[in-house]
Amino acid sequence: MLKKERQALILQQLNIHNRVLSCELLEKFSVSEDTIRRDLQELSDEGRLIKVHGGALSKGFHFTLSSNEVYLPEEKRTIAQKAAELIKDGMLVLLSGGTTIMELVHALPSTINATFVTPSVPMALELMNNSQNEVIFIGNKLNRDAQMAVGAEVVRQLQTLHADICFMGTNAIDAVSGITESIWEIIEVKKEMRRASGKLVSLAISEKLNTVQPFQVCAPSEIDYLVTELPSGHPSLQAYKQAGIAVL
Amino acid sequence: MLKKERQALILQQLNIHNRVLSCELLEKFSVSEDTIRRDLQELSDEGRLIKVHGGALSKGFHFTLSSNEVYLPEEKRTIAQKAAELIKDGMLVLLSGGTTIMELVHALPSTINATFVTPSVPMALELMNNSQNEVIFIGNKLNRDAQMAVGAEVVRQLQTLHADICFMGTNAIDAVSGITESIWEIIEVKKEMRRASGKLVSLAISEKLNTVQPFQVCAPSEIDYLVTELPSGHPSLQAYKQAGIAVL
DNA sequence: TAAATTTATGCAGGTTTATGCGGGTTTTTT
DNA sequence: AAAAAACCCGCATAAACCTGCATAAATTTA
Repeated sequence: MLKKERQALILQQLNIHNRVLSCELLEKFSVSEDTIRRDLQELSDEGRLIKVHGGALSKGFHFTLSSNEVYLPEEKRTIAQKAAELIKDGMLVLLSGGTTIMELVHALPSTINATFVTPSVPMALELMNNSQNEVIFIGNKLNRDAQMAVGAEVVRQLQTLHADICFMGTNAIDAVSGITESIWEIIEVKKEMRRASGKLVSLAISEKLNTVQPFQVCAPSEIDYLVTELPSGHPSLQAYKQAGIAVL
Repeated sequence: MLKKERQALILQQLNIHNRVLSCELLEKFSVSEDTIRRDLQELSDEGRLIKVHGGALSKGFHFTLSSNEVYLPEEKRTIAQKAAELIKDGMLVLLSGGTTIMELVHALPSTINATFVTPSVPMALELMNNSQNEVIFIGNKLNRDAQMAVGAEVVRQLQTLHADICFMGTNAIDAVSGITESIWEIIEVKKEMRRASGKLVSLAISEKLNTVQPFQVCAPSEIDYLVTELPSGHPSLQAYKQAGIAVL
């Protein structure tokens, strides 16, 4: 087992369970206690998780552990401003969840007059309270991790929808594998969101570029725009342009 | 269970109920009394809560929404505590919107294990973030005034639902006209909520008693419980008892 | 290809942390 | 005032931690 491979699996576990125990991991991977500790230490230094005595917690726990702060807010704001230009009056706009999309909502010009559809609870609340636009919430069972509705009923409602554009917060994007995710329930919804929309815009901070999670949401050919905080000429975006994606 | 994880959960509990009891926590987490005490001591040293004999109190008040400016919070809390006793483990509970119902969510014992269904956005967010229970949001077009979903799709989804009990925040209640409302869109939804539930509980502060609005949600005979901040023997509740409503 | 360097891992040892328990004190309730 | 509950202090222990060093594998350099 390679080190990187092991670390990727640790992060995946963390995505699913929000916590890992050192003693579980060393058994699972059949390595020494020290190796696991060093892995967690490295990932912690990279800011990918929160190391605690006995294991590690996902960044999500950070919300309750310390004050509410968005990870890399500056970058996300840059992304939001670029993406907001794609929204025109009269559009039917589909929004996923995530802090990047939340920044997009904040960056909306107050003059815009569109209809927004979302399965994300915080997004719906924000749109309702801080804009004059019509808001439609697609609801069903709520997933606590993603703070959004999931399940068959959501998919069913999306099936009757024909949005102009869909903005999708992206956990992992790659020029070959496209947009990928780790939680099956979320995939189901995101796949249908893509199908229901004329255009798909992927919002991702650059550190999510060239990363892959277990399940595919959509192929690169299905992505219309990619928005990152980097200038569109940046070399690490080259591969995406060649895959036919418009890079903002 | 990791120490930090436990502490994060304690803070989460505090966000919901504004207080925690040591004896509840030690049972919930299956640790010794001392461990809980040390947790509370540490969190208190960090200034995250206020430690008191027997447990702890939340420090600041809540930031998620405008519950700081609740009208008559004391009365509503009294109502909430009485109403919370009607919720039992395993129930499917339907909740309307409104600040009184929000207080009910805060008054939920942390041990409760039920499924909550609601068309109210703030309610869904609160339940998701500050309880461990399953939450189902009934979504569609959102009404800005009531902060909840309205329209045919909501009614359709409610039609397939069979809840045990429905808690309804009440704007106007009268022993003859029953529960009444002024916004047509809300009536549609509330009527269907009543139909979808085995029992209906009306939560109302006493100043809403004997008031009538233009449209009827349900007749007095359809109300099972009325919960106000008044003691159940109070004379102004007499008329409701005679209408066959159980008064708490 | 062989040698040198780097990287990943494991181990020995000594230290720190988390937790529970005994026993006694303070606070609250009846 | 008695009883119950919650508190505090110190101690014991197991688990997790760290530092430094050794070794093996992988990578680079000669």
